[in-house]
Amino acid sequence: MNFTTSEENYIKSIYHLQQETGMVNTNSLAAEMQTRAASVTDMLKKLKTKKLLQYERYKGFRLNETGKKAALDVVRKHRLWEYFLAEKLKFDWDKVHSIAEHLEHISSEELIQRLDNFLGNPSFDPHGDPIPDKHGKIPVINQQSLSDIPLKKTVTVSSVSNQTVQMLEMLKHYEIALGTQLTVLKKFEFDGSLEIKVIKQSACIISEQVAKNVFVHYVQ
Amino acid sequence: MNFTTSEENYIKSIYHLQQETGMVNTNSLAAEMQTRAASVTDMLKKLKTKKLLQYERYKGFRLNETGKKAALDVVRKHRLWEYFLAEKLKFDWDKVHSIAEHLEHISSEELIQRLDNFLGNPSFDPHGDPIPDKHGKIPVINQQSLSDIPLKKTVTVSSVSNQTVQMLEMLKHYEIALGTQLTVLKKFEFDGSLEIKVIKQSACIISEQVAKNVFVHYVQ
DNA sequence: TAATATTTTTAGCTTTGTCTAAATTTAATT
DNA sequence: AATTAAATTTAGACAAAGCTAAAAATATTA
Repeated sequence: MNFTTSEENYIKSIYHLQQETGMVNTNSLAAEMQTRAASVTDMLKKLKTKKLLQYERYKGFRLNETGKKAALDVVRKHRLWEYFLAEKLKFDWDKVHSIAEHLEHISSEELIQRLDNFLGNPSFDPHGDPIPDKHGKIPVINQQSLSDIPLKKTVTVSSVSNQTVQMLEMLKHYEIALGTQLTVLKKFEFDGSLEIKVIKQSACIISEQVAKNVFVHYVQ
Repeated sequence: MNFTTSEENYIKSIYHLQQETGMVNTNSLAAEMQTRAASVTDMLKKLKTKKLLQYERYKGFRLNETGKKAALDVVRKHRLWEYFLAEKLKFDWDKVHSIAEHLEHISSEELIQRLDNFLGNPSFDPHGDPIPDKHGKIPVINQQSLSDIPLKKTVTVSSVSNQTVQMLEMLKHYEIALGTQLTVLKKFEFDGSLEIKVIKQSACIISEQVAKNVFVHYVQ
């Protein structure tokens, strides 16, 4: 089936919200999409008619299987374009998201398949998020929040869960990127901040808030 | 200034029509855009308000300098994306146009500049049409219709003026592409068709209609 | 449980871009 | 020049996607 840009944006946002909460409610979707609750209700009716979600008045909603597949298609397109922008066009990782927001709505199966191949069928986007394949299958990776890693273990940064421009700028400042190797030297009880040592750099301190949003895996 | 997708499509179509005729009229634009004359009139008012064209009721219209620059920006984006699709994603040249129709409306100066650089600042798209630079400057090439070339001269195909899928499929059948070298062996008075010899192929005959739309330059 | 607060929906309006049908203007023809 | 034909514009309607304000349903609290 084919969707409008607006429908796709709603589907995608619902998908992301229900990943965390299971059921989604009108106000949180309105907040996520920077629109009004009334607009959300209108769109929910449309998406229900198209049989993309379970929804009853006043009761909350969630995507059904068809809806989830539609969402994963958009996510796939978004992340492939992000990869293209960062890897081929050399955009900084904090700039790719907003452009990919537009590119993701171009609908051509063949385009996306060719793009995927051209990029070498990548599994993760520039923020470390997994890129679903054309069937909606999502690659998995063993990763933990940096805030849960014991001292002295060497880990590799694999993704970042807060992708605001502010966060990404901050990581750029610390010279932390995907693939960066580091170890945790010390955890300060006072505010939960961590002293870390990034390979080939001098030790530095990051806040608990940053650490919680940086995901890593052990170097094998 | 920023334009909607619809505005950009109108601007682009007006630009192409006025290249040939100077002044454009409502019905021909409606035909070009596959819409109704009334819709064209509505949009003309909008574009006039935005000071993109000269227009007086019942008198025809043409883009002014601002409008032309806006058109060239869209043309530039379209042709760069076409180049990307053909050159990097290996699309057949008869398939790139319809996808580029969507990509051309994504507005990011930086995206297009980086794409341009990534592609090696190409001067011509996969159909041989010139790609304007960011200032709207269009590269020129000395070319003539194949139907005007004298016998026995070796020429190189540089562009195709009819870019319908039908035409492009036909050229694919003849194995004629941009850069193909060929010579005209004979011109048949009866229907104006040409016997040509494509390098490394046996001679064949093409209709006058095809020949008129194939543009070539002499091999230096 | 009754009163209050919050959330969600409905009703009705707005803008963009399209359409049809009718009116108007310009062009062509007798 | 008068009539007919063609081109163009206007008027009014519609769908999509948004909004505000008010109503309705659900949750919370005294």
